[in-house]
Amino acid sequence: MASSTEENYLKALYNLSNGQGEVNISDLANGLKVSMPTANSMVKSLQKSDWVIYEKYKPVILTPKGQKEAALIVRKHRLTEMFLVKKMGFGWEEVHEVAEQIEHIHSPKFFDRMDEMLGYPTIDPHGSPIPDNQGRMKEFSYTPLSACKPGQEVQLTALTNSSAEFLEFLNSRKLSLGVHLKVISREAYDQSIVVSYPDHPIETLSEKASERLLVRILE
Amino acid sequence: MASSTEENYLKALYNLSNGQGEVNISDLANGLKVSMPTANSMVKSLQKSDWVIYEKYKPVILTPKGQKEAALIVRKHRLTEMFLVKKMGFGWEEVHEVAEQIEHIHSPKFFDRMDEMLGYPTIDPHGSPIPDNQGRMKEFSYTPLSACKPGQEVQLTALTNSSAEFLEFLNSRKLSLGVHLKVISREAYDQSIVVSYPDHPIETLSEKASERLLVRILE
DNA sequence: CAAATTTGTTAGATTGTTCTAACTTATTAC
DNA sequence: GTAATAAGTTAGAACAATCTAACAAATTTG
Repeated sequence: MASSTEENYLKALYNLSNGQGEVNISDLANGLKVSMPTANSMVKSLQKSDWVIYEKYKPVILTPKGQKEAALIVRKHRLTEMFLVKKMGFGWEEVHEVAEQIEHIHSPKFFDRMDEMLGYPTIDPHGSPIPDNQGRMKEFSYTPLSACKPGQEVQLTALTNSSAEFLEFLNSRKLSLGVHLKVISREAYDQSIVVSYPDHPIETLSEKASERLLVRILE
Repeated sequence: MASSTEENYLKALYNLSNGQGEVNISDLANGLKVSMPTANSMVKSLQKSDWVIYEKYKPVILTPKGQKEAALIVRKHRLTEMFLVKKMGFGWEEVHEVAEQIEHIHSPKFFDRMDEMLGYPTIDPHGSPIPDNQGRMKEFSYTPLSACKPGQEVQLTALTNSSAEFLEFLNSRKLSLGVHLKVISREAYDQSIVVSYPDHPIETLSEKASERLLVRILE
């Protein structure tokens, strides 16, 4: 069984995996806020337990076993976030830290009951998909708001970044998942986007913000 | 801030404290399933952080700071047990292990919300008192069923032992907190006690079991 | 392509938590 | 009240997870 530390490494590798599923030691070290030698030695030990494939000077790759393990930790994290928001009255900007701790709890029943009480959700409070209990996850292909054209009507569906600061920014603009937005215009000089939505006839969103808002385009 | 390991030592010291509030190293080691040298060295380090008073060859004593810290961990444990039983459909025999893990979560809001959702309970699913958020705990003085006399009517109120095996034994006899029992007789030769309660006109309980059942005597 | 930069590795130390073996102090029993 | 037993301590080692300093490989850049 993986220690909490090992679980954190697996999760980081899972989240940092690109198309090839490869992760650099420096990105891993960075993501976990540890030194490169620390990441390096941990990767060697993960390899011994068959969680990753690793060769000197090559990027790290999760094995199928490692991928599944990581997905199940992500599952526990996202179920927990949903539970905290839907059942315990937390704001979506408050759940990350607690979920980082609760994801390491070993109790299938605890998470199965959350799942059941939530009606088997497929996304977390930030729109990220929740892997199923086999570690499989549906990939969604959403469009960043930054890529939308004036005149388009879209629905806010997910976020690419869920930092507390960004979530509080969205709160202050009354932007939550599900909101219908109409793209009014886009400023050519700074790529900011002007949108309109219920109770907010005109709202300007910076390029930085609009890149992080994922939308589904309506007819 | 205490590590999870330190929190476990504080909790063990709290639970093992007798009237004098003193705990032997060997009892501590035993309770935590570690060797005596391990317990010894940990106690020395707890002393450095002012959680305990300790002198060579003397029993360990929690400082007021240590007592409060320990009580707050016990609070988190017992609130969690109550939450799992009342809100998440766990049986009272299933909650201990999970609560042992969740008690180390650092999130005042998480436990405050449990408390609120439960209506500020004062006892856990096994009848043990829940310390308040200042670490204060009401002491109840219940009578063990083993000390009751034939003819007495009592109400099952708490347990001195909450092992899964004992709880499953109680489940099999349909004995739960709140049940009204009438003491029918007591066998002189083995101190077993015969009781009667709804749907169980005659049930014999061994001395071992009846010592662990705490009751409130009804008029 | 050679120099500069970035990335990755090794060596060695540190901290926390644990152990066993050997020894000492305290307690119990005759 | 000494001898046997129990309880407690010290010393020394091990493992996990971390660090810094120094060095090596790979990549980027002029």
